[in-house]
Amino acid sequence: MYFEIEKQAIDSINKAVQDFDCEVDDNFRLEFPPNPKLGDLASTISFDLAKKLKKSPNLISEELASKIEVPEIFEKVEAVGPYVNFFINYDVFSKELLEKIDEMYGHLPKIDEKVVLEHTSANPNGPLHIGHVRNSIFGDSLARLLKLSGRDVETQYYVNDMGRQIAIIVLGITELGLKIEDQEGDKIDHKIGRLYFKTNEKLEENEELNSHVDALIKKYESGDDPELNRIFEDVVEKCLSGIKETLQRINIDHDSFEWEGQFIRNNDVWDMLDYIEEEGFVSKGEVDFIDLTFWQIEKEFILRRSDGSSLYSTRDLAYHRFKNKRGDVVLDILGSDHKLAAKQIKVIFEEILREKAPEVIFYEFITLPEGSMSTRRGVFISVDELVDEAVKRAAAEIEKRNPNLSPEEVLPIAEQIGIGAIRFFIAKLSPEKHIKFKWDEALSFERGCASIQYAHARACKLLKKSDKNISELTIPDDWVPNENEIDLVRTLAKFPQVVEDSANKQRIHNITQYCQDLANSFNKFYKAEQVIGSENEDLRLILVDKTRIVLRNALAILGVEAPEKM
RNA sequence: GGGCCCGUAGCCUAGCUGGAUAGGGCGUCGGACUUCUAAUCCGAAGACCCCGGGUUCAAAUCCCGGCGGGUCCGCCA
Repeated sequence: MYFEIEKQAIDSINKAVQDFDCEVDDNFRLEFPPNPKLGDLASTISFDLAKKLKKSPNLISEELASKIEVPEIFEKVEAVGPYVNFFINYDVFSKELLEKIDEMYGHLPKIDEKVVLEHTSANPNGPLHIGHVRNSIFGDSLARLLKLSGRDVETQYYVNDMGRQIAIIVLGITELGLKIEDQEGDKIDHKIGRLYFKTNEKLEENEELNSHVDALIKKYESGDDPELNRIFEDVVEKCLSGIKETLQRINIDHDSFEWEGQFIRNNDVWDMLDYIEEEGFVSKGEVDFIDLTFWQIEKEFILRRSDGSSLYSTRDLAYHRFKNKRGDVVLDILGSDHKLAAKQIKVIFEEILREKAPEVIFYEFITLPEGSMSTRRGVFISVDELVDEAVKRAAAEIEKRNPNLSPEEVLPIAEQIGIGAIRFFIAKLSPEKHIKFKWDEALSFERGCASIQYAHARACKLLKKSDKNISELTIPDDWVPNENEIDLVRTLAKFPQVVEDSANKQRIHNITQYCQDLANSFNKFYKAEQVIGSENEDLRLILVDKTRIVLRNALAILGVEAPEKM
């Protein structure tokens, strides 16, 4: 609906521009003015025309506005300074829009594009901590957004089973006699994290053990010892099961888990290495490496250790070739500490392997007030702790407001609110901002996510209270919406545009702002206008129902559930 | 030392391919619950957009130089 009237406006501008005897790009979009008093849609075309015609944009806008044949859905077109602004006729538009909004509102037409999106991919050497969760939440929300925008999306978790970290854990088990089940912690991934921490302590006391770790890495890579393979795989499986449980609780799942070991076992890594060597890019010293100085990268890219084994980076190359075969766009979500590595990979793909390089979205770290987190040092706040605390606080809040609810009723709502608060807190910040984690900022129930969920619950409550069947109601033709109704309709109308915009920019924080705006519009409407019992009851019920749908669909992009009561 | 990112009201933040009075939120102050649940609403105060230059009709936005914070520069991942 929004796109249709935008097109009408653009066509009317292009038609009027023909009178100007001036070539100008007719493929442009409109924007939202900063304030609805200035109009509903704005064109900046006068800036382009001004350069070519050497006249002031304000004059051009005046002239243009007077020449535009105003399409019926608009009330008027005005020059506001250098802008040409369109004012929607809400007497006509409101009814049309509401009739168009259904459960699928916001789902954009299919785009022929397959995206392989890798996110989280935390090492299976301990539980997910609040540093990892930024990757997960951003990645999952982006996947949801891209799907909504019509793309085909496959999410992957890259499982690092061959890294030094896992070998350290295996060392703890096979040589130091540590057992996973003896470690402290409620969940298996926490137990493994403890074991990893303890083994690292031993490693610091006795540096000789490092050579044992090297040997384990080499042996697992060779695959010759079935018993050892089983131990490695067992550790990874177990840790991963704990991680999956955590992710599932915060509404995140992956389409596939790709073990890095597969690229060794199926020879992809070695075939690729042969190819790079044949092309003459491999330099040999104590290690095999690619010299990238020609492409202004000082740091060489190492392909093999001196003992002949591969590295994470080597296997990652093979993994990215694998992803390239599976999608048109390969998207990685990575911490900004991977920037150099990503730059190297880009050059290797484009210049040496001659394939498309992955697109990478970087995020800055979440640190604790006392410093950065580390699984190795055992310094971190786990996602499980964070979620438990959030749910606990949400439950207390619900009980305070609804003393008559039973614990069985409180718990599921507390989960929705607690998890919503966490996901919203992460999603609302642009990824390049560094976060210093503070409990009270992360778990706010005033405004933030809870107030949006509350708006949804209010809408549900109202619909439930009415004994009418919403699907049978109709909007009268002579409905003249008042200010609060117009404001709500305007916000509802923007949703598809917000989805399209955010998906193109690969940004999710715009969605959080939209959720906030819509909740604000609805709460204002709710406060000011009687629904049940008013003479406009039917159409207001419809308006409430449509708002409910859009709130739910918008929150769904963020992986946040919309409770029906709270 | 070099590379990259960030620096917007007391606090968190949007805007950064230059263009409308810099948009939200928290907190503060004042008002609104016998009303479809106040996790709400209405109103107010609060910004040398880190500093200094430059480009431009126009700079929070682009360029140069500082300052402050983060991060990378491992035969770790």
